[in-house]
Amino acid sequence: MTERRPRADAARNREAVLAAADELFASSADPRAITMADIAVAAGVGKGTLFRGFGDRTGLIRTLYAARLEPLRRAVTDGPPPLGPDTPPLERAHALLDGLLCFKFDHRHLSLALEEAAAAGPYEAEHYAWWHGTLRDVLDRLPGFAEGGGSDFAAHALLSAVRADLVDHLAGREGLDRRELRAGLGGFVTRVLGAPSSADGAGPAEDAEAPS
Amino acid sequence: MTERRPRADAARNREAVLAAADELFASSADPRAITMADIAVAAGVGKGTLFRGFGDRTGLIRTLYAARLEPLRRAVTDGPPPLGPDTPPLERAHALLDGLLCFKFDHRHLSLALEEAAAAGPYEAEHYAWWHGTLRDVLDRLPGFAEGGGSDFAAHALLSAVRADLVDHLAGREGLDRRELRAGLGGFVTRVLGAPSSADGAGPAEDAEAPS
DNA sequence: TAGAATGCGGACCGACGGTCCGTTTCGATG
DNA sequence: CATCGAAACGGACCGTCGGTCCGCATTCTA
Repeated sequence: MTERRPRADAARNREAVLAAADELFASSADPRAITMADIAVAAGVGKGTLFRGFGDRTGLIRTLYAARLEPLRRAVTDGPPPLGPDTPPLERAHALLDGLLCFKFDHRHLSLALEEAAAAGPYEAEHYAWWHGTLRDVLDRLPGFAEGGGSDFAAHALLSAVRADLVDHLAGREGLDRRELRAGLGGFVTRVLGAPSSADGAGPAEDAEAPS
Repeated sequence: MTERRPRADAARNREAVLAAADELFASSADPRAITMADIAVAAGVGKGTLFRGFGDRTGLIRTLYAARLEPLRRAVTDGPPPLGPDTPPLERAHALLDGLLCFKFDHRHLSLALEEAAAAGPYEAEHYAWWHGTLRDVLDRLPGFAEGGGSDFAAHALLSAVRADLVDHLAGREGLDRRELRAGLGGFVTRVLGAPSSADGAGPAEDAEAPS
């Protein structure tokens, strides 16, 4: 338990690296074009600093992703409806997937970098296990999933519908905007789970967080 | 129009390379561990031959994948029900996804290699556009999709449920077998589209093709 | 069988992720 | 403020991999 505060320059460099990496990934369509040396130069540090601070490329991307995701994660674990735990299951399932879609859209290059950094897709990252567990638990509270099982696979399948490369493909290659994407996903989720009681008229309007 | 037959040794080498690559990918859990040099050695040819014949690593994997997929593709375009074009839409949608799942399961390492070879997931490969178009057309014949649209996104979402890395994760990390996977997918598809009229009692039994 | 065209193959190259270690900077201490 | 040990720095360096190149071998054609 001998916790030791990190040195001031170390903390400063860590932030500089995360900021530089965020900037670089956001500005490039292909995450593989961003090299560790690029990030080091942009952050004004040596390459060794990157690897000492984050282990390897995957570790750096995961750390950055986790930092950006944190607000959404807290909104899900502690926040008010429709994301928080006090929401009726059907509405919460919709909100979870919509929130995640928005996040992936707003940080789509970073998300893309994360998913292709890992060896076998995103499935070995801690984030994924958490999302899957959370969504499965919500589905289990739904009448349709009462006891027949299937919630485990359904959670995987629903999460796969918001995979970063799919979002990037639809947003980039096919030119869909945020609104169309959310409408498409919302329609699909409704098909799978049913319509949330509050959803009528126009599409959802929550979570208007801007990229910057 | 001056078609020229390839030289005999070239054709032989081409087959040797495809066979060697198939073998190597099938026997390794991580496709990235298979290098082009490995394949060249296993096939008994020089590295130059690989690149002349297939362009680059992605081209080789795509060619191999397309060759293995060909039977299924023909069954969908020309074959008898439940895969062929003369099948009622609801049953055909189920059969398409089940067939694709089985293929991905039986060739999961190769499929994994394909999906992580491309820059932005599988979405830029011709295969994907074909599957998506086919499935979308089938969905459009379904009452529920009559005119409301949504079939485009739904086709993407359903296909994402059989992505190679998800199949690999469920089969490998979670230890599900073919039967369980098919049951899970079948249940999900039923949730989205409804149950096919022929499905009752035990799960589907079609497409029992063995890996070797 | 001779000559041209086609394909072969492995030495070679540039780039990238990751390591190593001499040097610099921090901050606790008297 | 001066001193000193520890912590962090940074860029030269390394191994590997995808991809290229060109002198040589093999195959087809006449």
